Amino acid sequence: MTTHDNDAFKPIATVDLAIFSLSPAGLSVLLIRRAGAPFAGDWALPGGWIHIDEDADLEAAARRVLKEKTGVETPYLEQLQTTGSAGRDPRGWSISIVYIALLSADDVEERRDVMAGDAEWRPVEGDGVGFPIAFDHASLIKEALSRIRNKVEYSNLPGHLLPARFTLSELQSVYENLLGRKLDKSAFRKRMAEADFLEPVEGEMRRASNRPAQVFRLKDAQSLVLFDRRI
Amino acid sequence: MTTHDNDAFKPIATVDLAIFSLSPAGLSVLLIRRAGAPFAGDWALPGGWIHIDEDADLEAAARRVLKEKTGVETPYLEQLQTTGSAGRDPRGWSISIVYIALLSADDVEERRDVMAGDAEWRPVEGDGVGFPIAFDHASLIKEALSRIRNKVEYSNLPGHLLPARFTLSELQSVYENLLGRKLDKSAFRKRMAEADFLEPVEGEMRRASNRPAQVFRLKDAQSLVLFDRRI
DNA sequence: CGAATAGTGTCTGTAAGACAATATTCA
DNA sequence: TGAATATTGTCTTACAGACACTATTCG
Repeated sequence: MTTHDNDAFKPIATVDLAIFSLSPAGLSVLLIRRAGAPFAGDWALPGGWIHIDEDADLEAAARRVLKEKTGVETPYLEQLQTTGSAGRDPRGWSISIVYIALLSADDVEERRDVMAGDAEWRPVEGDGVGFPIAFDHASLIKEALSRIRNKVEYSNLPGHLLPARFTLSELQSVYENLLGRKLDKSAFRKRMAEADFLEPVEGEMRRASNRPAQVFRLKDAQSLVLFDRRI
Repeated sequence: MTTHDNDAFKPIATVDLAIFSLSPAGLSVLLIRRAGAPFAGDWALPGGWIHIDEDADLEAAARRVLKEKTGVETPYLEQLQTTGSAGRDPRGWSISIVYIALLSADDVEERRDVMAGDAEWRPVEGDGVGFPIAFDHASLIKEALSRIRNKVEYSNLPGHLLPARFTLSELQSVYENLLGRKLDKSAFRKRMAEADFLEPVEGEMRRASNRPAQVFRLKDAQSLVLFDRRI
């Protein structure tokens, strides 16, 4: 064995989460105010050390952090990327495995009281949140947004941000919000139909001063469905 | 600080590489025969500990491993995913950051004598190599192949496996080989033209008992170009 | 009825895919 | 000239995008 087998030569390893939800202001990301050094008082992505005595694997570690901060147990969860370098954490050579989580509007609403006191939703503005962030987390947020916006083009990702039940018009609004452009109603509905990830909630309609709208739900609330073509 | 700041609680962290090239038998992956425990004598992906005193960041670590095993310094290199769990390495909770590297046929040819003695190219068969592999590396190879085959559908990835200079027919053959289906010549050329990642080598033609073919090269030998649509 | 939104239908230009024709070399 | 492959062109059909029409409710 080399000297690198010695613990003193191991890098630090953390799991960090970019947790998104829809707020009235649009897409928002969950940030934590750091209590201790380094970057005390600054905002950062929620995350934590890997607990080798407790976490079975990386995804379990991510789920643990998510549960601690939001109370949510079954979100959409996806590994984004891993960064690691000598300089990104003043405490030493550090690795961060970054996950993206999408919370449904229901999750956000129901767990509002469970959410950690040091956590707050911050609306996304362009490539980030518009103010300085601890560590290299600003670039991690930027990467997460890039991945999300790219996937909106060819997946049912926006369906994971809505409440469990929604209408096609509401779904189209989220697509338009995330894409930053208007979509054709007819083409949109055709695409959703052929992607086959929605099922109508029989008999349930959204009523207003107009024709009632069919209510839908995701066939699978955890998995991402990819389209054959761009939307 | 928590107890997890202690080195004894840190997971092991390695960088592993799925290095691919084209051999006469088709796509091949570079494997290393393991000298020591665990899995002594078995084949595994090339990889190694992160050297916190030597590697500036994760990609530098990947490039170091690549250089040690193949002599190649400027390949196509892309982070694939990170796996980590309590059980994947008998020595303890371990993380593997996996990179995909594509070597051009020129690289393979020129560095044949530089290549590490314990390394061998193994042709890909289906989802793997057809024999047992150390650790969870078989599933890592499977994931790498899945990523590669998916990207062939909408990128210039195959261009990174050919020698530096090639004809359109040769490029089409590689696409067909990786996709496992025949492509229309006319449509293929249109797609390559609009993707705009090739430049003709002026005056250089591939000659045989037929009409000579224009020789091309990649405009950028390191970067991946994504298409608007599937090929 | 009028307003508002849900949901479906039609029309047209573009382009993908199949196929064919032409070009250029060597033997 | 014939064989072989490179390169370009044509034609048809499918479908995406734009737009319009119908449906259903409330006030």
